[in-house]
Amino acid sequence: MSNSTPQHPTTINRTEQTTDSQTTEEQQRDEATRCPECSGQLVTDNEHGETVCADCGLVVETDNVDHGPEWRAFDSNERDQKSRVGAPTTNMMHDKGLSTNIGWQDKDAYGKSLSSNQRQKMQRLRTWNERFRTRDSKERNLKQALGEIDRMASALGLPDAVRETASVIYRRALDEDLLPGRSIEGVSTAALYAAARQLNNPRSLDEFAGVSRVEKMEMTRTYRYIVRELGLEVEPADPEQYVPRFVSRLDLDGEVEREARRLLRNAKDAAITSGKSPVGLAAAAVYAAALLTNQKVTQNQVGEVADISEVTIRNRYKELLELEHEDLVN
DNA sequence: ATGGTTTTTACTGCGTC
DNA sequence: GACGCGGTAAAAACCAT
Repeated sequence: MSNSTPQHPTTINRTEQTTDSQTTEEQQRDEATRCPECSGQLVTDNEHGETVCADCGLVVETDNVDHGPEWRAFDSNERDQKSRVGAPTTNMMHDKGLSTNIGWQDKDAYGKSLSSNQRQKMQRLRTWNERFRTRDSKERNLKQALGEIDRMASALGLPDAVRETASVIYRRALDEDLLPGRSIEGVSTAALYAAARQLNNPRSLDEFAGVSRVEKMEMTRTYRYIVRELGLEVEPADPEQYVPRFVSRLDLDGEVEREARRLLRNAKDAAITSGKSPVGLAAAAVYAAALLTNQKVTQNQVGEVADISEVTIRNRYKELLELEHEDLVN
């Protein structure tokens, strides 16, 4: 980490087409890594627990906390031997990644190769171990569901945290015997949908319908069912959470996003949002914001990316702009 | 099942490029 | 004439009861 050559500040290859918000963020980040005396680049020296300036040598910080292991290893072999932790557990694997695995190398504990007799025995053990590991029907069920969740999450570009949560929800549904009578795909989809909303990363039902093997009707039915049975707390989706995605898909800039958020917050205060579809609201706000910042998008384009009819956009954005007028009057 | 609300579909007229 | 936009009526979808 500290042995690489110090990075001197350069401004040569920084492109100028970045937006305001980005440059200010960058400046703030730079501020933290710059020497207060000569504004040279700061370097962390983990060996001595100090942060020093690479140019003038000023020690800016002492007694840094070393988060690394307390032992030292000089090659990968030694690292394996001295390390006392294994892989993290994860809910994304049906047994949380904790089950026994029999190594594939035909070596004994001392690293010596096994006799052909022993090798065959090990092969049989591996086979059986694998069978026992997934023997239970529930476990098999879970394995399939988690595969399904993973597939859909990838297709929708949902982060790992959402998959984890979806896995937990599915596991609970399984434990409470909510599965009989319902398809694995249906419950998987519902779990992922719920997880996405809980973690403020909502995708619309239509988007799910696009990647799930299940009909929309079954999806909603199953979703409602598991939410009720599991007592999940799912907040109504906040329109603002759709804004960034719509903005980026329409190639609009940050100004539009800020404006759209402001409009939505106004609308929320004026309580004209209840009962209306959050997606439609978000789409209308994006359209209105683009209009207010003189950037051209058509209602059609917005409707396209949001999967919302133009009429709905019209109705919503009319309301949003009316609010705007009232604010100007007052 | 039913009624009330919201969204969608389909159609129309207006103005602009 | 195609396109974007605004409006309307009727159908469809949704939701709570």
